[in-house]
Amino acid sequence: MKETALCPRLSKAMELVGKRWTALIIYQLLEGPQRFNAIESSLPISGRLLSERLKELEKEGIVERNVFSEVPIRVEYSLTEKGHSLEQVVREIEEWSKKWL
Amino acid sequence: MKETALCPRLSKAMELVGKRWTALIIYQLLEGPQRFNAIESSLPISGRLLSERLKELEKEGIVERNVFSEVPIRVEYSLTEKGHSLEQVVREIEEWSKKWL
DNA sequence: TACTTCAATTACGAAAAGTAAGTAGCTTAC
DNA sequence: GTAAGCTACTTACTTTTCGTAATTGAAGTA
Repeated sequence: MKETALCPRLSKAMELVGKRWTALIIYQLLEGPQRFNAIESSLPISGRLLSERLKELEKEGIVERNVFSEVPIRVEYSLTEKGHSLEQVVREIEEWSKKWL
Repeated sequence: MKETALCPRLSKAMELVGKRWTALIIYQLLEGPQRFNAIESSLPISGRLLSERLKELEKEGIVERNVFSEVPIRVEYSLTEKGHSLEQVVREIEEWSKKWL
């Protein structure tokens, strides 16, 4: 990949928000903590990729993973403060889609 | 791909804005009409993909293509009204990146 | 004719995404 | 006690997209 004069923070933000499924996963989690299967059902994403994305988002400090040792096991994902801070971004996209699509 | 209960407009918007390079191309064009080489130089994107993305954005009515038959040829790309309406989205991402990255 | 510039386009290997089947841990059913 | 079910992944494999580099085409210039 070539060099760029682009602001690296913006660039990084675009990589995150722009990565496939990321924004939609955050959009789902804005409704509150949700478990793996719930997210998987709410989006046309495969378990394989959802697992991958959640790990990335956890690593970025955007999503938190909580395991409840019930039967059967329950794993809930929720937004951290950093994750919630993306609400405005997602809402703007939502607004735009209502006006223009 | 599976079925989804997701709003199709939001879904479409995410596909657009979320597609790699799309938001960054729009970000560049917010500064005014620019020619192919200028966009290519401002981003770490290859000509192959830039060409592909610009065609998609033109098809979506977000970007306009203007050819000037000068020597050498000049092709300028600019945002349509629909394209400009994405400014808020891009600015929100920019703001977020400043605060959190 | 050979050479230059710009805006693409093509060819091809590499990376990411999509699909589907399998795994692991624990419980209830038979 | 083993078979079946539930949940949350994981693995194996195919298809699509991306990245790099070389090439094309049009139009003028040396």
